[in-house]
Amino acid sequence: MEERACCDCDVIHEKIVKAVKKKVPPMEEYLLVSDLFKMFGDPSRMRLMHALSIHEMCVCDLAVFLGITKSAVSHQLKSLRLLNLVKYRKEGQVAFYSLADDHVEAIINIGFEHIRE
Amino acid sequence: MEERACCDCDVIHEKIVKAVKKKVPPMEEYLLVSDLFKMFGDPSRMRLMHALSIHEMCVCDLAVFLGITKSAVSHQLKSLRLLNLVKYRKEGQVAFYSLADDHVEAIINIGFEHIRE
DNA sequence: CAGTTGGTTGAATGGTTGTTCAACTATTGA
DNA sequence: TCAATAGTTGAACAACCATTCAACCAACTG
Repeated sequence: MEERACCDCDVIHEKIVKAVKKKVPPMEEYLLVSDLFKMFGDPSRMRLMHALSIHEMCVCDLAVFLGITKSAVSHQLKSLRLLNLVKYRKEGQVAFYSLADDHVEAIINIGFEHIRE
Repeated sequence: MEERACCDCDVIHEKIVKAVKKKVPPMEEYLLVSDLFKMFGDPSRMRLMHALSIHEMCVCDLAVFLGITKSAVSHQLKSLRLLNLVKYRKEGQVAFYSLADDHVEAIINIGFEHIRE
């Protein structure tokens, strides 16, 4: 009973646990990666990003396309912008959003591949 | 003002919206894909799956490794099982979990690649 | 300048979700 | 057969989150 940590059971296979612990990156990286995938874990955002992979679009167009308010779209775009998943160019008062890089489309594609077996 | 749908604005670029709508898969697929990515959108589940990509582990080991209760691990494993992301073999009363297929590791890797630029 | 429109922001809210606790099942060993 | 242990399950709860509403900013138009 060398280790108890903060859970209700002992380690059964201590060697495996220690080996895995040694091979694994620090917690912060998991936080970053899970924050990244969180963006893909919402149907609206998925549709939004997939739409942008087809053509750049403005907030109003996205709102109509998604069937939600401009405000909701803007909130989502802000989250996506903070994680560098989308970028935009401004033309007058219209903001044309598009995907930030090819990584985003790659993640979308691997997701669709998986569910289509 | 041909289209109003359920939002607070008109379509500015009707052609683009229509073209995108035509190219896009049905809603159900987005629900499936976002449910898939939702599994990768939590730090504990990410660590869990990453650990399983290194070595098969039982529920107790995972609980100690993650620093949460067996119960929490079991709940997470159930979700992952329902989406065919993990599988397990039983040896006596011990259940050894592992990743269901290479797709899971591929998704994890593309995530880490992205955050490491 | 005044009015209109595209977009953003913050507060509020209803729904989702990760975790724990307690109770339960099933398998092993004495 | 009884006790111990690995794992599962459901209820409960706190934290989180996607959306809306209302108010605001910014840029074009008349």
